[in-house]
Formats: sequence, C-alpha cells, structure tokens
Amino acid sequence: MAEPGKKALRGWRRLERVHAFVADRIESELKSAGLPPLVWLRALEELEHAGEDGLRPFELQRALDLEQPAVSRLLEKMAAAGAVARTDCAEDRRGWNMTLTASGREIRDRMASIHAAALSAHYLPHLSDKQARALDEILGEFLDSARAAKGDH
Amino acid sequence: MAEPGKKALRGWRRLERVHAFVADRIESELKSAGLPPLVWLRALEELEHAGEDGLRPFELQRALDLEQPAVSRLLEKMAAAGAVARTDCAEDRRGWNMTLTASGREIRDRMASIHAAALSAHYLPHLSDKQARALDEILGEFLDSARAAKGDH
DNA sequence: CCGATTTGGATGCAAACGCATTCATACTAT
DNA sequence: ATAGTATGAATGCGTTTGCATCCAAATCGG
Repeated sequence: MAEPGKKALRGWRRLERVHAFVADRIESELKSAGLPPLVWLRALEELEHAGEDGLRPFELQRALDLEQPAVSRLLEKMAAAGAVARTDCAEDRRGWNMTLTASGREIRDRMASIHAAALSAHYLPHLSDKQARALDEILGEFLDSARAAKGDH
Repeated sequence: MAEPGKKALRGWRRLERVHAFVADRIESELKSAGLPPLVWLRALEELEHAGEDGLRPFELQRALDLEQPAVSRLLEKMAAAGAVARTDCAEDRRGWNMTLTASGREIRDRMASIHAAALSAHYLPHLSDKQARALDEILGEFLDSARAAKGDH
C-alpha cells in the first residue's frame, strides 16, 4: 500500500488527542458531580427522543453502537437507579420496552448541564467560530461517506 | 451559562463518532492480525523515539497520558512478551529504564503496518486532501490552545 | 545527619468489559 | 403442525481497568 499522506495521518493522531482530552474532562466532571458516565446521557437522550413507548434494548444497542451485553447491563443499572422502567412488550415476548421515568429525565437534565458546561470550558474555547463550523462540516461529510461505505457492503 | 453554539456542539458529537468509528476498526484489525492493542504501538514508538537509554515508566506515563498502574501493567506485559527490557537505573534505584528489544521493533513494525493500512482503508477515503489538511490544521491549533490553557494553571 | 514529605513504582480488590454460551421466543419452510 | 434456524436478551467467566494503598528510595528542613 502507498504511504498515506503525512498531513492526513497527523490529522488522525490529533483527532485522537483532542478526543481523549475532551472526553476525559467530560467524564471526570460528570464523576465529580456524582453523576453516572456519559453513556447514560446518550441512552437517556435516545429514550427521550423515542417518545412514549421508549425503545427495545436492541434498538438502543444500535443507536449507541455498543455490544449487546453492555446494553443489557447498562439498562439493568439504569433500572436499578430508577432512571428507566421496563414495560412488557406486546408484540415480542422475548423483550421489553424501556421507557424514561421522571427521575430519568431529572438525571438527564443534570447530566446535560454538566456536559454542556464541560464543552463550554474545554472544547469551545479552543476553536474559533469559523474553525468550529469547518470541523462540523468536514466531520459531517466524513460520517456520511463512512455510512455510505458501510451501506454498499 | 449561555447555550453554546449548536454547530459547535454538533461538531463535538461528530468528532466522537468519527473517533469511535476509526479507533474501533484499528483495534479490531490489530486484534485479527494477532497483534496487541494500539497502546502498545504508542509505547513502542515512544521508546524508539527515546533512543539508547529508553524511558523510565513515569516518562512513558506522561507521554501516553495513562494512569500509573496502567503503565506498570502494560510494561509488565510488554516485558513478558519480550518487546521491552528492564535495565537498572543508575541515578534512581526506585525505577528502571525500559528499552526496546529487537523483538519489540519487529512488533512495532507489524503494528505500524496494520495501523497504516487501517487508516488507509477507514480514514483517508472519507476525506478529500483539502479536508484532511484543514482538519489537521484546526486540530493542531486546538491542541496548542489546550496546552496553553493547561500551562497557565 | 535525621525525621518528614514527596515521588517512582507495584499490588490488592472491586467494578467494568469482552466473549462465548444459554434460554426463550419468533420466523421459515416443508 | 413441526423441525430448523434466527433473533432478543441474560449470564458466567476470564481479563482489564480504576482506585486506594503500600513500599522503597529520593528530597527537603532543621
């Protein structure tokens, strides 16, 4: 294989570092606020977005791109914490619908607030508006292209 | 706090997704080639870059931004695999110098090759040259800015 | 010099994760 | 109907991680 462009490779390393830098700070600020890890926020947002009936575990799995046992255990913990409720699933007795509870919404709000604060403190200050827009656009096109590549197997 | 710009926040989410997408593929291609995880490559590269005397564990820790026990165990495994060697440290009898072995260089080469192939397959194709350059530059400035922010405590 | 503190590194333990397996239900074809 | 397969979800187990602690050597203060 031809050696890939130096600049492009360096870009990937930098992306790794930026991700590690910001993700680290988000997680640690959630933790020091006594809140669960970031993946809960993703899950709670998916459930909120899904509306009344909630989601089946396997739907959440696809949305979050996690391994199946990870979802199983995540939901177990979230249910134990009262953030979600299992309701019987009429059309498939193997599974359940997981729905957001009032307490889950409260947790979601507190997490979202810490999350936004962490980004305001550790992400936004390091980008100009122009850079932030360019980044968003480039990464958006990356993801579109990657999804297309996955599509045509 | 004021609500941060929508575009900028979306940019962060996208960065997370791109990172997860590419990192996942790198790790899984290393694994299916029977090679150790990506962090070994980082460590081996640091050691190579450090030259003759190698590095102390705590130096590696700073370079890789890992927790101290993680480095301790990583080096334990790398030593067990013959990729690195511990040599006594003259100037501080608490620690060692870790140096690269011939076998470590060989592992490094094989990992670097898989790594480059994975990026060629899963990262580069989704960016134009222009986008890759822009990304590299924006993230470079981000990291400079972030480092500066850490510097002035 | 000598006690107190700091720093480099390892280790014990509990929680988290990845993988394979298992169980139950749903689908499919004959 | 029924055998065979495929899918949703949970669980057991070995490995990895994170945190706190611990030990030893180095540094600092008197």
